[in-house]
Amino acid sequence: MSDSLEKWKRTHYSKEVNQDINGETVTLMGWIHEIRDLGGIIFILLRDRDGIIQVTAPSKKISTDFFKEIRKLKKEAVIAIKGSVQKSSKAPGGVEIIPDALKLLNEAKLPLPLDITEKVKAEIDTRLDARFLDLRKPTVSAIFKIKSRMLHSVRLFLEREGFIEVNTPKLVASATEGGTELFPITYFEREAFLGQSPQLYKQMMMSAGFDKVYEIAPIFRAEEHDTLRHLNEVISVDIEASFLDHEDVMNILERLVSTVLEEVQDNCETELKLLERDLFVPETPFERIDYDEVVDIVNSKGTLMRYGEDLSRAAEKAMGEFMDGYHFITGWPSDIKPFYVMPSDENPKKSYAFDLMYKDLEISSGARRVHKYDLLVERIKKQGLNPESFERYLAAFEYGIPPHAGWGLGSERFTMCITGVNNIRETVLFPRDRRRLTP
RNA sequence: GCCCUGGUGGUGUAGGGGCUAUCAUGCGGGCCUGUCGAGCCCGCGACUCGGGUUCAAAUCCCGGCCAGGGCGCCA
Repeated sequence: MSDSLEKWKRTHYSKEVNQDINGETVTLMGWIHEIRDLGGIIFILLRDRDGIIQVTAPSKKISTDFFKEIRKLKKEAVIAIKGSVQKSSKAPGGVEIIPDALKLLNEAKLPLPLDITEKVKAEIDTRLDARFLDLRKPTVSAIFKIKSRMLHSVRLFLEREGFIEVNTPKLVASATEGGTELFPITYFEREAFLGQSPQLYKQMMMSAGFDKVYEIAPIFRAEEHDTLRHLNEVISVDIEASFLDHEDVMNILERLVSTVLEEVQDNCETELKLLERDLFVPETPFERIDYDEVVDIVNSKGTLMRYGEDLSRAAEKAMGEFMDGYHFITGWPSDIKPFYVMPSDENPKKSYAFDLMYKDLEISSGARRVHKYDLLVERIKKQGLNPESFERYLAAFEYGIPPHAGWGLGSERFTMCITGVNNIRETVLFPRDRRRLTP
């Protein structure tokens, strides 16, 4: 029994083994998920990326030496198995592999730090400490297969809509957008920061004449939050589009959400089933509720909310009970939105900003942007910031920038909506939160 | 950062001033030819750390660290 692949090549994944190839010789590679040694017959559950297949070794059908080799195998060892596909009503899934040859490619240290078969559940902290093992669980990897498909669908959709993918810097100089929530780093002899949003760069691309851009990239926030919905490093899906207003980009967003959900539903059947998740594809347009109305609804539910405040957690929950699917909150007060958000023409106290909510979770926020230099400077000052710190950014507004609008969508929060997991840490391979910086 | 609750074998738990510290899973050994949460027998393995109270602390008290839940923060 060799520990080297030599000339062996995988011919099938477990999910490709079915009754149609009964009698064929196949080579499978993966991990030993479980072993059931009944004495005269040994069952090995072989797990690969796409599923689990049973390898059945009856002592009567194989040589004594080979049978002894199989008996020595341990959990989570990496093996390659060459064998024939055998139709059997007694096998899970109706097929099993009768082995002819085996390679033990690597062994696993025992006992394992957590139970991959999930007979005994582990806590999230234990799981994240041994994340590479945790990710071997089919229910855990399913979340990432769905996230992958979601991001793929997002790209397909935005490309169809005429967006150009861009990459903007994550090492930035300015802490003036609100200082405390940026992570400071050493940049040679200077101080720099990790970018909290591609916002200003996206807008500069509007001045550059790219018309429609998107970026899917990490953003970093140094807030000390410690909740099931926040992380300090997440992947943001950001778009910005010229000659469009807030209504136009809301329309793009709702069609994107609906299209992505449909494509995930069509392409991730196995994963959704593993997660026991019934997806529904929402109709567009999504319902829009004005901020004024939100204040009334929240107060009518017995939760205090003053006009001009952002939604507290209690207010979000009250709204989540009132509106259970995807919906927009529009008409936000200008004062609680960033300086680059365009105030409303009719009533400058209100703005053209919107949030996309799923139940009580905010998954995206966007707006029509200020594209006039003077107004932008005025709003920067009004929010207590220094226009000089934005010099390089503001220059883009002095040489002809079109009216534009955009949004940012939290990819992890969107993944939570799709998969139904309630802890955002579940949606990141190696999450970064207040306490966790490893692995 | 605040409030509440907790930290017991590798994992998940029961217990709660003195007795061999409970159970499941796991791991090691044995039996077993259709398992699919396999079964049966034998064995192994634990009280978060520091200080205090006490004849005696895993248990009570104080503090640290960490976790779970809730909140705050989230231009």
